[in-house]
This record gives sequence, structure tokens and C-alpha cells, in this order.
Amino acid sequence: MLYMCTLKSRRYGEGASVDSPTPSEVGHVGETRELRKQRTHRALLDAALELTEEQGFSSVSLRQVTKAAGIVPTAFYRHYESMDALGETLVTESFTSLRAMMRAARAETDDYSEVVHRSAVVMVRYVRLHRAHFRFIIRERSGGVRVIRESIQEHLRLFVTELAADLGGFPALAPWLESDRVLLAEVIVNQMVVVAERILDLPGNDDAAIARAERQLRMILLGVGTWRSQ
Amino acid sequence: MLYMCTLKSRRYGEGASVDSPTPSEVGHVGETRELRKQRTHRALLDAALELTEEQGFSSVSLRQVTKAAGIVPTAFYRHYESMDALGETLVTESFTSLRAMMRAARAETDDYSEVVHRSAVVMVRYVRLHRAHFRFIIRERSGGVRVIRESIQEHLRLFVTELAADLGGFPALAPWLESDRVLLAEVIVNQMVVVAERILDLPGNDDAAIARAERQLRMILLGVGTWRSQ
DNA sequence: TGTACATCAGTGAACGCGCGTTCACTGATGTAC
DNA sequence: TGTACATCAGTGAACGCGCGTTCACTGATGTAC
Repeated sequence: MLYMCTLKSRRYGEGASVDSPTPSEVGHVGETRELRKQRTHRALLDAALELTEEQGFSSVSLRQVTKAAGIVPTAFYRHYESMDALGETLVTESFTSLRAMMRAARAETDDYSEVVHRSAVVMVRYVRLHRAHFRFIIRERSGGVRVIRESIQEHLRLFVTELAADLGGFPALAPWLESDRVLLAEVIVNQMVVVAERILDLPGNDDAAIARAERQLRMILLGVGTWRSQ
Repeated sequence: MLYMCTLKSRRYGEGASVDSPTPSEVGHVGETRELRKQRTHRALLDAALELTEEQGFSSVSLRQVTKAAGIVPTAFYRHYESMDALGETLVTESFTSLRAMMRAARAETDDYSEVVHRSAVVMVRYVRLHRAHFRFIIRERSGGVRVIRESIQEHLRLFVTELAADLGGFPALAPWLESDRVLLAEVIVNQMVVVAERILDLPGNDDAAIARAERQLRMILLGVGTWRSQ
């Protein structure tokens, strides 16, 4: 069996297998069926994320993904009904990363001073940690096929609502109209997305990225003290 | 000859020819060769823009474009070397629309008061006027294939630089560091892109779009008076 | 514990299809005389 | 002005290729007895 696997890996496992071994490349004698399935599942998602680096998800083919994941094209259907279904999973998964970031940022913002600096630091850290997820959201938010695009936009809208609620906790923003907090949250989220994109484009150089993100967020927020919801 | 053209239009001219007739559909006896070529050229660009509505430019095929433009696939090469070359033209053309918008906005901003309102009005007008161009920039700015993506990002950077120079003309911003004006210009351009996207997504309802765009821009700019470049 | 059968992730051949690109061509427009 | 030739936008057949999807299969893992 091991012999077969080695043979297989020559033909199908050449793609995305530099960092992490693909399913067929690992000796997994005695491993449960469930575990192996989960690993292939993971390999498919990772392969799709990696292939989305170069161009949009909609022009990544099922065959490319399975090749990079180390399985035969037809085995794809053991895991997903279609590439659209896989894309939907990537959206969900990517927003899990984004929410984790938001939770981390929130955990540090009891103290109002320095909140901007800390948020920027958290952001840079999380974008680096989940590069592929953030890149996927950034890319497909406007560029993708309709179903994925709309799914991301809806997740982002939800995210804006949550942030708006959070903003209500700050003294300066508490007296605002709820609708104005939502508008501000939109500006912030939108700015975050662009900052995330810049972080991905310029690898390394965290300090510069943090400084810029911070300064721009500060510019946006400076007006907050002056704003009066009419 | 007219007979031949009619035949042709049955087979190739079914695609994007609802609004504007495609080359082969028009009786153009006695028309100059140059004029006819220009029209096909235009038809190719329009077809590509229209097809980019549904999904990314990178998954629009040469054959789809030529079919929608009303010519045979192989005739494509009389106009462009490749789809990449056509994409490059679309970038240039789209930014011509964007610059026209900026010029129009600038022409109206001698008076500092109301500058925000007027900018918002101009923006909504131009986005509606050049729907396809703005949609192309929005879609491909992060979602497209590398060469187009980078081309758009570069155009946007240039655009930011110009806006930053413009901002220097406002009394409140004149004493700022140049680098801070660039940061602010980035925030504004980025916000503009998102507003443009929203305008495209919600057809009609101009007043609501203008009001939102205006209010958000006002939030961003309120801080301007307080900011001191250190 | 050992055996017989069920499950099911992954295989590989095969399919029809749309793709980009080549090539020799057609025939209306353009030009030189 | 009329004729003969050049140009060149558009044609259509043909190609090899990668695509998504079907199907019957294999053989290790899981389970019932």
C-alpha cells in the first residue's frame, strides 16, 4: 500500500505539497478513515486558498484543486458537491478568522486610550496569521462570482452591525444616532479591508504597516469628538 | 453582402447586441474600412465590459467576447494580441472616466463650503454615467489577474497622489505634512471606491446614495480641522 | 479473538464541450496608374 | 474616369488541451457475529 501511495504522489502530489504533505504522501497505516477524510478535506481547502493567490477563485478549476490536494479529480465529489460549495466553506472559514481578530481587538480595548494603536497591532498580527483567509475575503468581496460575492458582502454587513454596537460602548459615541454609528463602522471596516490588503502586498515591514494603519484610523476618528448626530 | 451579414448575425450576433448593434448587423455599404474597424473595436470592449458584470474578467473567454461582439473568434487577433491586451485597454479607458469625474469635482470646489455635497453629487452622476468602467475598476482592483490588478493599483496610487496635491489647496490642510495629505487622500479614494460600489449595487435611489456618501465623507473630514501633523 | 460482509475514500477510463490558436481563404475597400 | 492590383477585417475548418462529470472498480477500514 505504501508503495502505491508513493507512486501516486509522483503523479498527483506535485502541486501545493511543499509545506504540508498531501493525503497520499503520508504513510497512514492504521489511521482511522474519518481522520484521513478530514485531512483530505483540509488539503482541498488549502489548495483552493493557495490557488486563489494568483487569480480569482472563479477561474480556479476543480482539477487544479484536486491535483494540488493530491487526489484524483473524481474524488472531489466525496467531499463537495461542486466548487461553489467549496467556495461557500471558504467564505465561512475566512470570516471565522476575521471574527477571531475582532474578538482579540475587543479584548484589549477596555482602556480607551491606545485603543487605536492596539487595534492596529492586533490587525497586523491576525492578517499575517491567516494570510490566505484575509486574501480570500479581499479578493472575492468584489471580484468573485455572484454567489460568493454576495455571501461575503452579507458577512461584512453583519460585521459592520456588530462593530457599530461595539462603538456604542465608547463615551464619545454613545449619544450618536445608531444609524450614524453604522455609517462610521462602515468606514472603519472598509478602511480595515484596505489596510489588510496593503499588509498582504508588503510582506514583512510590520512596524511601517502598523504606523500607517494607526495614523489613518486616527484621522478618521479625530472627527468623532466633533460630530453631533443631528 | 447584406445577405451574408444577416446570416452572420443569426449565428454570432445574439450576445450583447440588445442595446447597440454589432458590426455585422448593420448595413454599412460604402462605409470606410477604418470606421468599421473602430466600431468592431468598440464592440469588443463593450462586450468584455458587459461580460465582466457577472464574473471576473479573468474568467471571461476570448470566444465569449467575440461572440457578443458579433465576430468570429479568430478575428479577435485583428484587434488585440491577447485578452490581456484588451484588459489593459479597459484599465486605461476606465481611468479616463474616473479622471473625468475628478476634474468635474475639482471644477466645482472653488468654494470650500458645500464641497462635500457637490463632490458626492458629481460622484453619483459619473458612476451612473460610466457604470461599466467603474464596475470594472472595482471588480478587478483586487479580484483580477495579477497584471490587471497591479495596473489598476498603480493608476489608483497616481490618483491618490493627485488628490493629495489638490488637498494642499485647502487652507486647513495646507500646513500638513505632505505624507499626511497622502494618507488622507488614500482614505478618501478608498471610501470613494466603496461608495461607487454601493451606487452600482443599488440602482436608482440617487438621493439616498448621495446622502450616505456625503455623511460618511463628512465624518472623515471633520477630524481634519483638529489634526496637527506632528 | 477470528471470520465474513459492508462501507466508502480514492481510482482511472471515458465522454462531450468550450477553449486559444494556426492557417489558408474571401471579398469589399483602398490605391496606383 | 476605368482598370488592375494591394490591403486587410472577417471567415471557417482544424488542432490539441484542460475542463466537469459519469461510471464501474479497488482495497483498506469498520462492524456484526
